[in-house]
Amino acid sequence: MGITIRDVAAAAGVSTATVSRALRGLPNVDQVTRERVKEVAAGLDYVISPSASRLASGRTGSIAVITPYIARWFFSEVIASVESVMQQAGMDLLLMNVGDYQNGHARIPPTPRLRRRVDGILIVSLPPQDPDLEPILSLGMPTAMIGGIAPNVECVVIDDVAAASRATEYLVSLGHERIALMAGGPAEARFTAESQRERGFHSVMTRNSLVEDPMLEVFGHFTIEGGESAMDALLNQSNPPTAVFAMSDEMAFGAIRSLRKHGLEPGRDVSIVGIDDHPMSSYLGLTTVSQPVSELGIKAGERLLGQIVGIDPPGGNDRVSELPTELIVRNSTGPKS
Amino acid sequence: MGITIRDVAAAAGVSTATVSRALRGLPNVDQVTRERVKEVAAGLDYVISPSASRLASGRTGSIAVITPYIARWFFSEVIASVESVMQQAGMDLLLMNVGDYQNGHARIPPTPRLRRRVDGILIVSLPPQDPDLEPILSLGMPTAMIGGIAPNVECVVIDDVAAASRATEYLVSLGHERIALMAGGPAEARFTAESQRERGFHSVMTRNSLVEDPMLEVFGHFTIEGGESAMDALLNQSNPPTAVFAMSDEMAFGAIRSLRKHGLEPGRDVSIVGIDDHPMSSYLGLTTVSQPVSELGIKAGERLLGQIVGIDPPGGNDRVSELPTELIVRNSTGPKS
DNA sequence: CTCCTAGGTGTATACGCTTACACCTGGAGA
DNA sequence: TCTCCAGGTGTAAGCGTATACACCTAGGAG
Repeated sequence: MGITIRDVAAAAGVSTATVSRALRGLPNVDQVTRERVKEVAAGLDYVISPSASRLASGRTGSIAVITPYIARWFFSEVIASVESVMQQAGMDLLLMNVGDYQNGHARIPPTPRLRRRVDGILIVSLPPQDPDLEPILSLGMPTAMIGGIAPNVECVVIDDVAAASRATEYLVSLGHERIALMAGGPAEARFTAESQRERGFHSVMTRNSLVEDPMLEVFGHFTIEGGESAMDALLNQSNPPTAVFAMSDEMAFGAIRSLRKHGLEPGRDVSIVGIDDHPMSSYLGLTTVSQPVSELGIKAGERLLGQIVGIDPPGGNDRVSELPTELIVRNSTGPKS
Repeated sequence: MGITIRDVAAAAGVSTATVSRALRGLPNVDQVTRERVKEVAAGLDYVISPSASRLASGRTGSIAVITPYIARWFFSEVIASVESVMQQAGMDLLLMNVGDYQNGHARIPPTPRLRRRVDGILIVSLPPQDPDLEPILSLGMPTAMIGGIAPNVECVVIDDVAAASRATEYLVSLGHERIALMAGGPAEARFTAESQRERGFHSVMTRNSLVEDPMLEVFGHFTIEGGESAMDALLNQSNPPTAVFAMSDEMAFGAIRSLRKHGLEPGRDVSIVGIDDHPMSSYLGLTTVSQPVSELGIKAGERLLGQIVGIDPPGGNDRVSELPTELIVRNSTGPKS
C-alpha cells in the first residue's frame, strides 16, 4: 500500500529522478514537465515518504527543542513562536522536555536521541555549564540557545544583568534602601538568567552603597506559591524590607498575595517589581521589566534555520544577540513611605 | 561518517540481523550474544538511524499533536502531559499548531504532512465537524481526541454539559435569576466544548424556568481582555445581570477586573463562576469548575499509544472516556443581594 | 537410532527516496 | 560545417535498517 515515486514517474512518463527534482522545486527541470509531474502527483494523492527522503538525503527536516518546562508561561510562549518559524520553514518540531530541572532529577536527553534524528537543536534556558549538556553541544550540529550563553553556539538572550539593574535602580530611585531579592533557589544549580539577574541586583545595590542583608535574600522557586511563602517569611522578620525585587513575575504575584494577606498594599506599604511582563501582570498592576519572549523564540529559530541551511545568519557574525527589555511601571511600586 | 549496524556486526562477529534483534530486545537471541552486541555497540558509540529504521519497518515512532494554540494554559498543560507519556514510551512528539482558529484562518495541517510521517494523531479541542478535519480522521490511522467527540476515534473529554450545569446550578442555588452567559464567540465555528457548555447552561436555566435574556449572552473570546470588555458591556446595560457564567476562567478574570473597575465587588455585587481552575483562579478567589487537564492529556496519550501498539486500551471498549470535574467554591460568588 | 522441534543465527531483499554521473538534444559561436 | 555548452532527462547506486526465509545445532520424543 502507499503509492511511491515510481508510480508517479510511470504515470507521468518520466523517471523517478525527474519526479524528485520536479516536486522539490530543483532547477534543471522543464517547466512543462514540472507542471505535469505535479498534476500527476496530486491526482495520485502522492505524498513523499519522509523516512526514505531522510535516509537518502541525510537531512531529517526536523529540529529538537529542549526545555526544562513546557507548560510554564515563558516556555510555552517560546515554544509557540519557534513552532511558527519552523512551520513556515517546513520543519518538524520535536519536543524534548528534560523534566523538572530545579527539584530533583533532570533528564537531559542523551545524545543518542538527538544524533541522526534532527538537523538542529534549540536549547531553552538550561544552564550552559550543566555537564549533561556538554555532549550535546559538542555534537557539532547546528545549535541555538535561548537564555544562556555557550561558546560556538548561536545565543539569543536578554541582558539579564541590565534588566535586573533597571528594576533595582527604579526601586532605589523611589527611595528604598532595604530591598529584598527574591531568587528562584540557592546559588548552586541556577539557570544562567538567575545568576545574571542576581549580578544586576548586586551591582546596583553596591553602586548605591546599600547593604544586602542576607536575611533579605529568599527563594520563590519561580512559582506563585513559592513567592507567597517567601514574602511571608520576609514579612515575619523583625525588620522587613520596604521593597522586593522578584526575579520573575509569578513570584511577584505570590508576593503581592502575601502582602494583601498581611493587610498591606503593594506600592504603598511595600513595593514589588518583577521581570517578564506576564499576561497577568498588567491585570494585577505589577511593575515589571518586560522581555520580548516571542521575539526570543523567533530569532533563535531563524538563527538555527540559518545554520541548518548553511547560510550564516545575517546581521553580523556575533554569536550572541541581545534583545531589549523595558521597565514597565505600574502600581505595585511607590515611594518609600 | 556515522557508524552503521554493519560496523557493529563486524566488530561483534555476528550478522546485522542479529545486531538488529539484539539491540531491540527481540526474542530468539542468545543472552550472551545480546550482551556482547550491546557492549560493542556502546563501545563504538553506535546510534541507530531512525530514518533507516523507519523506512525499513514502516513505523515512524512519532505522533503528531494538533492544537489551535500552544501557549494558552489549557493547551500547554495538555501538551506537557502528552509529552511525558510519549517520552516514557520512547515516542517522538511532533507539534503542529493550526494557527489561530477563532480569528481568521486556521491551517489544519494538510494530510500530506501527516501521512507516512507519524504513527498516530492527537487532536486537541478542534471542532470535530470542521471540514478540514475530516480528511485527517478518515486517514484511518490511530487517532485520539481531547475535548471533542468524533466517531471511530478515541475521545477523552470532560462532561462539558455537566460542568456548565453544575456552575449554573450553583448560581441558581444562590438565588440568582438574571444570569449572563459569557461564551467565546458566536454559535458558528464553536469548539465542541463551547456548544456543550452552552447546552448545560441552557438546560439548567430552562429547568428552573429562568429566562435567558439574549442581551445577557456575550462573547469574551476566551481571553482576559475579551472577558473584560464583555463584562463592561453587560454592566452598561440598563438591567445588568446579578451573576455571570463564564465558559473559561480567563474570561472570568477579565470580568472580575471589569467589576472592580466599576467599583463592584465580585461575589457581593455580582457573582462570577468560570470553568478550568486555572492556576490564577485560586489566587483571584474565582469560583470555578475544575477540569483535570493533565489527566486528559495523559489518558489520551495512553489511549493513542494503545492503538499504535495494537492493544485495545484496557478499561472497556467505550471509545469515549469522560473525566470528572468538580465545583470549587471560592469568593467570586455569593447570594443574590 | 531417527525424527522433529525450537532456539539461534545468517543471507539477502525490500523499504522509497536522492543524487552523481552519463547521456541526449538543440542552438550559439567559431 | 563543426564544436561546445547548457539545459533536460535517465540510470543506477547507494542510504541503513528490518525481516522473511533458509539454515544449523542440540536435545527430547518416539
